[in-house]
Amino acid sequence: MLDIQLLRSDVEHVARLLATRGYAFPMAEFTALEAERKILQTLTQELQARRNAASKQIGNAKSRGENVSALLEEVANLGDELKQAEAQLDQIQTALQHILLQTPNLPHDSVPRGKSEADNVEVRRWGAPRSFDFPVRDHVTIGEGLGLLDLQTAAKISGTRFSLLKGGLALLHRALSQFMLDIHTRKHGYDETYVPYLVNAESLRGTGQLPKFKEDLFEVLRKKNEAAPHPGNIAFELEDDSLYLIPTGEVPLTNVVQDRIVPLESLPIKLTAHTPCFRSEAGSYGRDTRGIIRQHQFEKVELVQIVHPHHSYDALEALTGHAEKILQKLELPYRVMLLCTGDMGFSAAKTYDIEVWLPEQKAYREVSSCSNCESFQARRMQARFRNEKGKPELLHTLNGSGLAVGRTLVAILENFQNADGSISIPEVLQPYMGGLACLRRK
RNA sequence: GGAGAGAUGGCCGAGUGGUCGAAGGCGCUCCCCUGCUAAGGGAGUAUAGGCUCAAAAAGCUUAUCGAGGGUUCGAAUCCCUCUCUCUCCGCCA
Repeated sequence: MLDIQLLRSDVEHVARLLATRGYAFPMAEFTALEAERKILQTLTQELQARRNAASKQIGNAKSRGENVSALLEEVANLGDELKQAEAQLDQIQTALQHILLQTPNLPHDSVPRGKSEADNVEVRRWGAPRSFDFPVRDHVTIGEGLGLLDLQTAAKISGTRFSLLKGGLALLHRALSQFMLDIHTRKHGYDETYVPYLVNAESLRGTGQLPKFKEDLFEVLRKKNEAAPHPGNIAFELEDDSLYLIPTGEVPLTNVVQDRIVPLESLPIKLTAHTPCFRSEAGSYGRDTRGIIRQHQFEKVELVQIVHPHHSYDALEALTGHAEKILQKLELPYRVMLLCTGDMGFSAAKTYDIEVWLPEQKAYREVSSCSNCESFQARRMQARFRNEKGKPELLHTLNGSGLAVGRTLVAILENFQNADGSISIPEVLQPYMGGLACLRRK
């Protein structure tokens, strides 16, 4: 969420910046609501002040044993007037809040302007794609050839975009997540965390998935006593009772500071977790339909840093490096892309994507996305720290995949394939696989 | 799932309708005193907003005692709903 003060003081500037991300900020609506808000809030507060003063007087008079009926008459109409003003103000505030919740983060100065993926900027490349002296197969052909990948059965059990891994491939999948977790906890200083996979709407609002991206989430309805209607905001009622499967470990990890003021000494907070991720992939029909690149359920080792605002951009570089380290150790060629304004996610101020080389596609494909959200999520979550002056101040939050397990698995299958259809196991993973150096058909 | 108890500021804890944003204590900050230490004395110490203001400073003001609603001129205090925590019983990996 953006700082409303910033919008009040310079809407045009904010709107211009947002336009670079392809977001049309409803400036006219906002300005009109703001003007109304100002009038109504002043009025409401005036009425409240009058009521408070009168009540105080009545209290005083009563304690002196005086007759208060005259005073009571004076404030007789105040109540209705106040109630009306409060209701109107509440409506305006809700409308303003709605706009704010829908508005994406502002891009950092160093983010290139651009409309789409095509305008992203390559920052660096690591490793040279290997050349093959035999026809390169894709991960599906390889996995099925090994008899270790069974998408048909997964489809029967659940539907499309689910996968079933068997034997050595399932082991490789597990080895990968263990390996990643070990590196991040032992070498990069992250605290391993076990988190809930079902979260409430409040947490999703905090990290920015709600209210705007509800379509992408799997919602788990809780059967509650429907008979008991609960008063209050009907619009949020359903949302608040549901739980949602996490679309990324970022949600529970970042929300650990939700609604908290952490001491300065506890910073930076660096957390990692291995979690499943669930995405409905609404609107991605026809994209990556083959194989396990784009699934409703996949696993990820997530990195989250919660830091002092002064250090968040250094932290972004470090965090990106932590994710890269995994690919380096796995000897997988990759490149790092700086996303342009038009391609960034909702909450991010700056994002690096890490893309791994897939020889069959002859393309680099995303395995990690590392973002600095600055105070955008912190403001939504009310996540603060006590600064050098002892005053509460919003934290900065960062997150990145370190890495997406399924896609890394795909990269290993394709990059480490041999002419006979077998797969060599990257050296660093062998200890995690009982010393196994090669996956071949039984 | 059943029964009961509870939720107040950074922490502990008082407060059952009226100058209560909230006693007292701890902690923290500043000052004084004591040669240092210890002890003591004094002052201060919530958050988020709004308005005035070019801005800062300052002033005025509103809201917040788990959340939301209600009663009332007035609610931390009374009523309703919900959430969470704790204890006991049941069930369970």
